[in-house]
Amino acid sequence: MDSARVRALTDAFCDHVGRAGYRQIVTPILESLDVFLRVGEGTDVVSKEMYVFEDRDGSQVALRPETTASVARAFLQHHPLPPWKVWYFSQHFRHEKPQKGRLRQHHQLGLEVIGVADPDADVEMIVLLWDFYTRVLVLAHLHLEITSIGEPVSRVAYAELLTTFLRGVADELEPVDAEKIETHPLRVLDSKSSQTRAAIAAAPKFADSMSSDAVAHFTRVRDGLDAAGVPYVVNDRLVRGLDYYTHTVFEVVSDAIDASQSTIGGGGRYDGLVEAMGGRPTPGFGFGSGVERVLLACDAEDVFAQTPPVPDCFVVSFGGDATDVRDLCRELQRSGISAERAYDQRSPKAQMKAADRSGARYAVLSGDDERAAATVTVRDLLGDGEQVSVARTELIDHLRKLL
RNA sequence: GUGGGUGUAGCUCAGUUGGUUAGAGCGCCAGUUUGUGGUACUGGAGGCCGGGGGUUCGAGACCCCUCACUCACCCCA
Repeated sequence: MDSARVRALTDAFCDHVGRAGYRQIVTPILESLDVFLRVGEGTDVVSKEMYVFEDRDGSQVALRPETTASVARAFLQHHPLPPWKVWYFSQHFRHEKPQKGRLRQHHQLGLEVIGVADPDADVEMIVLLWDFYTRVLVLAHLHLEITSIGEPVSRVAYAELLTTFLRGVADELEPVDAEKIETHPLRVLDSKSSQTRAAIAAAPKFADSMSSDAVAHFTRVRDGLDAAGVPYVVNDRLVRGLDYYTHTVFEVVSDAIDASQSTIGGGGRYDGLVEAMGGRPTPGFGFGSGVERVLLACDAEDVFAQTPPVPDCFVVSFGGDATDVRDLCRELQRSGISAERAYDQRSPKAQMKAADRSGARYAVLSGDDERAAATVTVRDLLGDGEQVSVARTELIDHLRKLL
């Protein structure tokens, strides 16, 4: 992973969400296992893919597979005043078989707001993410999918309804999907198989099982997105990988990524999470965006390229006592001018070659003649090699004018 | 977890049905230019041929095991 690019991405994200009042939170990489168990034992992420170890005292600890649970834990521990708005840049660990866009250690930039039930929060965060992708990164080939999964009670009732339906068409499903009927019926809806999709075309829709409150919430969210001019498609078959979601869930997919793992961001509302972890009922909303996948999307669209840094000047020293290269570099660096050098007292030619390779705009040359006259020679490396002699004491000022 | 592909020089890759000291391009180092880059020419360094075991007179090539990378399924960011 290109770390300079990740740094630039993170800085841009910090600026962007900082203007909306989100402050960074750093949570532990290692957490007690039960922090994650309480948020989704029924999910692959938690039950199959977590790196779990026994600690020295015999307790179980895990490398975090995601960050929302840690944020909820931190909320319970420190009791910040709601609305608590935080962003994070976290590495996550999942023991999966790696492929393009899916790594065992990946990074996410994410946002969480805890203590707000207002659908405006849903809208604000989705818009923030959409604007980050489309305005800050200037990605163009994206689409936003959104749906509501309502409250847990109606969700459970719907799951039963759906299971009954699926049992009736089990024979027509792709075998791998048929196996999910009893364990993850909702996941069958999200199948990539055309055979399965055809068989479930007439499946009951959750929209028909939603409470009036859930409908009202979702309507407010859609109205907000419409007003903000954010395009979206309602995908009532959208399924999230973590159990704690309620009401609004969404996903942003890149249409430019040439791989099967093309979801670059996703999230939703999790009104039951804080309570499930032992706190008072507290609403929340958040999303995570996969850094590696976002960069894949940027590559595919040829945007957000970062050019490697180049030094302002390269100091070349030769002759009898070439140790002044050390002093020159430090002097320049202390004045805010980036300066690099070669080592091992290499030949003038070799040093010049290194200067060229560094991409520096200027070479600062010092040899016996310069030292005797208390001057240095400044050579323009990008033009046709014009050289000027400058008094040693004037070097900093001279370079500042040039740069 | 299930399948497919690939591992040879720093990088990208050749290596003929198993046969002698394993090659190329680029890059790197040096020289042509005793204090000057980008071009050109000349020379040079650099490889437990991913690891282990086996077959064979002989293995980079064949067989088995293993590891890593990679693509898809699954899953997800």
